[in-house]
Amino acid sequence: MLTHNQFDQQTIGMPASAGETLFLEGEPCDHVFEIRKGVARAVSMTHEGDRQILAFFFPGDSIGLPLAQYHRYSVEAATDLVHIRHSTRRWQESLARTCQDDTTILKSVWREEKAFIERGLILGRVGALARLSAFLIVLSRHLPPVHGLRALELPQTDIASYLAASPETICRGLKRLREMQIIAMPRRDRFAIEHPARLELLAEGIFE
Amino acid sequence: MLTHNQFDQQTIGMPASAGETLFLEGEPCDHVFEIRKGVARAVSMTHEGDRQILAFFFPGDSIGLPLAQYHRYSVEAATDLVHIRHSTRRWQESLARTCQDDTTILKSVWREEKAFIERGLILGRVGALARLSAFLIVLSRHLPPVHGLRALELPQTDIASYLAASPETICRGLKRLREMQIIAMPRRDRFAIEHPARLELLAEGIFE
DNA sequence: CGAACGTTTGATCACGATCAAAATAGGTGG
DNA sequence: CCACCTATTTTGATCGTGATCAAACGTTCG
Repeated sequence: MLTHNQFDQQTIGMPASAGETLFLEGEPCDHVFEIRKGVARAVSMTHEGDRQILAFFFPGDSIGLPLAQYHRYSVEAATDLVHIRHSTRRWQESLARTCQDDTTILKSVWREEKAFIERGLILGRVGALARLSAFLIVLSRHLPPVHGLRALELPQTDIASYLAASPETICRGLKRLREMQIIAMPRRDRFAIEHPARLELLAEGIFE
Repeated sequence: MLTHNQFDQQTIGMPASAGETLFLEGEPCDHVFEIRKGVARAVSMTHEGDRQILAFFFPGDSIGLPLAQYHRYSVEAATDLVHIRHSTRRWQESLARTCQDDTTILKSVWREEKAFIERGLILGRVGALARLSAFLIVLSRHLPPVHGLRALELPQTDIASYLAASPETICRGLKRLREMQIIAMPRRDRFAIEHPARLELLAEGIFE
């Protein structure tokens, strides 16, 4: 939400275009990446080459926290984005300086952790429509509306990978939600939640 | 793995019996819980009363880290267990003291985070048998073998909740793995991985 | 011993993966 | 600006898997 914390140097945000890799699983954690604009995705590959999207990160989130020596997942730009790199050393100094009274840094740790928990919670739901609904609710909390519409810049293939569903299922699910008048999608990459209450119900697996 | 770190006071571990609650979602984070023996589970309830197990925690893991002001999930004993409570204040002091040179504390943060990521990774797999296989592999890394056997003290209902599957499916999956000679279960609550390589393949969704 | 819970097995059926193909959008160069 | 190419989305059809219901079996309690 807020991008103003003690990391906030007058650094110019670095741009990255969709698909670009910010860092790779296994690389040393020498930078913390703070998202300023756009969406990033954490991905993990199994040995067999299967790709899974573990989490999405939004403006204000910090990724690649030096909790271990090496990054445990890769991060790529899911959309065009702007980010800032902080050196790990500075991050740890901040941590030492502030963690006694101020909990800002710990919050950024929490935000990262929450992103992963959130996926588990969503994947735990039964029914593809319930998962998709839950995802849209989470998305809407991260993406501020412009003119009542929210940007849905993520390709449906990414959503599918995140939700452990096939792209076809995502497409059909969105169609269904439109037909039910629960969401509106005037353009492919814009959506609005018309009926939040019913969306919540669907996310709980209740069709009425 | 190691239970010896700077938290290691000469405290006597506190016992808790299966099903007991260590702390509840929403309570203030005034203690960090370190598991010494047994297995704990993090659970989350939706408003509708649906229960999901978000993660299991094993000896050496610390839970309830004060990353936010209030606990974001509840923790219960999944089996009988022994744990130690550390006051949050002490934990934060340790953090401040050690995080510049030593990374022990950050590792405990990482372990908690990893537990949640792990569930996402497992749930992302296609096929109930793949998820179950992946889960058993993870379990085997946490539970040391005694006489070649590992304790499977978790009720299958818990495994089902963790894997977002029905108890029947878990039961059938275990049966199938036994029939394939991939695992052995001489008793209901003991198992051994007879054929690790094939289990890995199954976890990848490969049936040969 | 009986009650309560967890596990096992069977049968049915809806959901979602998969394959295949058309339609739409996006991007590039002529 | 249009033609072309590629990637993404959409739609249709089939089929296997796993949820669900129901009931028997085993275990662990009081």
